[in-house]
Amino acid sequence: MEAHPKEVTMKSIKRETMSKQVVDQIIELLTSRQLNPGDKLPTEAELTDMLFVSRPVLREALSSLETMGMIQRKTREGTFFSYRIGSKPFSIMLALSAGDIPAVMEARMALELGLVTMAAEKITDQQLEQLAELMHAMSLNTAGYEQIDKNFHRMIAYSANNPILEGSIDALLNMFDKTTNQIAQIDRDHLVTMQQHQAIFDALSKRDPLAAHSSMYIHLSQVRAKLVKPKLR
Amino acid sequence: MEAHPKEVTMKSIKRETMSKQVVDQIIELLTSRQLNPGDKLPTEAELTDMLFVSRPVLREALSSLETMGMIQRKTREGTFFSYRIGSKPFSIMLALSAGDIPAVMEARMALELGLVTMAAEKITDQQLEQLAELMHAMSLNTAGYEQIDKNFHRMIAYSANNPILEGSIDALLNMFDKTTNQIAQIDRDHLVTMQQHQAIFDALSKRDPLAAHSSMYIHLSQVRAKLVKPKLR
DNA sequence: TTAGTTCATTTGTCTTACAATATGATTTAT
DNA sequence: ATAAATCATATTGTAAGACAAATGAACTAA
Repeated sequence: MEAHPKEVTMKSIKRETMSKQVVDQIIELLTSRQLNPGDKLPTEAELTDMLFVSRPVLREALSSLETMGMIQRKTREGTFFSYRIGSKPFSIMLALSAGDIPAVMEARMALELGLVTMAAEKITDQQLEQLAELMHAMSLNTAGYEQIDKNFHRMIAYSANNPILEGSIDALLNMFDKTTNQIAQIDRDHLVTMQQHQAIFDALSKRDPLAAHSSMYIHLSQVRAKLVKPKLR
Repeated sequence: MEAHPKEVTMKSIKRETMSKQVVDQIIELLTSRQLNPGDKLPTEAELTDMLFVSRPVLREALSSLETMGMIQRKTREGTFFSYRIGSKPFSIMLALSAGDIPAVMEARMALELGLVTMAAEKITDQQLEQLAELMHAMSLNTAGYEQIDKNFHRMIAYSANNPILEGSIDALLNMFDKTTNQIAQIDRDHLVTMQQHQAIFDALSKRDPLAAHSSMYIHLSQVRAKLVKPKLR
């Protein structure tokens, strides 16, 4: 008989709520390719029968999925999987970082650096023209300067043509708007900004991913430095 | 009296559901800084009184926020804002792209290229050591090669130290696992992979963001080429 | 003082009922 | 025959009430 019993490590058992289990089962319809984006889901009545849960529990799950942009529910028509997620869900999630400006800035920076690299591979002539127009509008120093600047960045991000990251970048750019509006006007040197934009544009025109990245890195590093200087190691 | 009335453009009016309005009001607590991550929200009973909605509507909103990782609800304790969002919500959202392997690959690529750039600015000596250990483990060609490869990438992404993007990258790496497991074994040339990892590691050691980016770009371009070659412009 | 039991608090689930919305079908008026 | 109005229907949206489950606090007994 041992004086001390063997030490035993046991994992705690956590049962997920019914609502979360319903979410998982509906998502499984997508991952298993039983249903695809755009497809109609069974009605609420059918789903409660199929899944053996009450309607409020099912509605909690469906509301979750709708808030996350995964589905759209229409009275009398039914419930459909979305084609893509917009920016709203990411805006909601970004609210958790509302007090952390450096993190928001660096998240935006990381995302834009990656997207500009991909954009250099696949930007179209039409998109290049649109960028040129935006740059021209900025050179006129019109009233909507900040908005045009934002659209310049947004245009590049969209040129990467990645549906998965579009919602994120939109939410980050929008949040950046709100954040910088609360701080003193940052970009006072339009000339430098436009020169940096030009360098980015030139690299994109050459379809050079590395040059595009380094031009954007220089530009966003300057934006960051004026906004906030994170503590480097 | 004009023969043709003036053309009038009017926007359609859409009233949001009560549940979504509740979500927005709770989020506003964060963006207005009335509450912060970790803080306790009022109880369900209090919220129904404050917001003049029924409990099921409130629960739909709270379920949404919990599935999105924004809050955590505990029986008897109450409801708290999270400190950060894990990978689960992003895994759910990624299910919409389950059929689009190129998009998943390029989303991962864009995210990793941005994060490795930031990581070069701020990686710690300890993190570098951990990377070295992972590389050593990979050189032994052990049974968990793929998992170690994944952890190498994950370690770099974490080194960027950005709470906002951590959940995304985790979900993408995990999804990448699942996707590639369904395809023939891709990485047959461990030697090349390890050399590319070494180049990335060297650039990170020098804390050179541009070199880190270009090394990672070369590496991930190869991974992508073996997985799928997206149609370039 | 400690261990076991009971109670209270808050979230979790269900049933029932009615409301609201949007669309197609039917009826009525021209 | 056609257009407009009305009605019916399908599905989602909201609410009230009741009970269950989980867990920490308070109380009681040893």
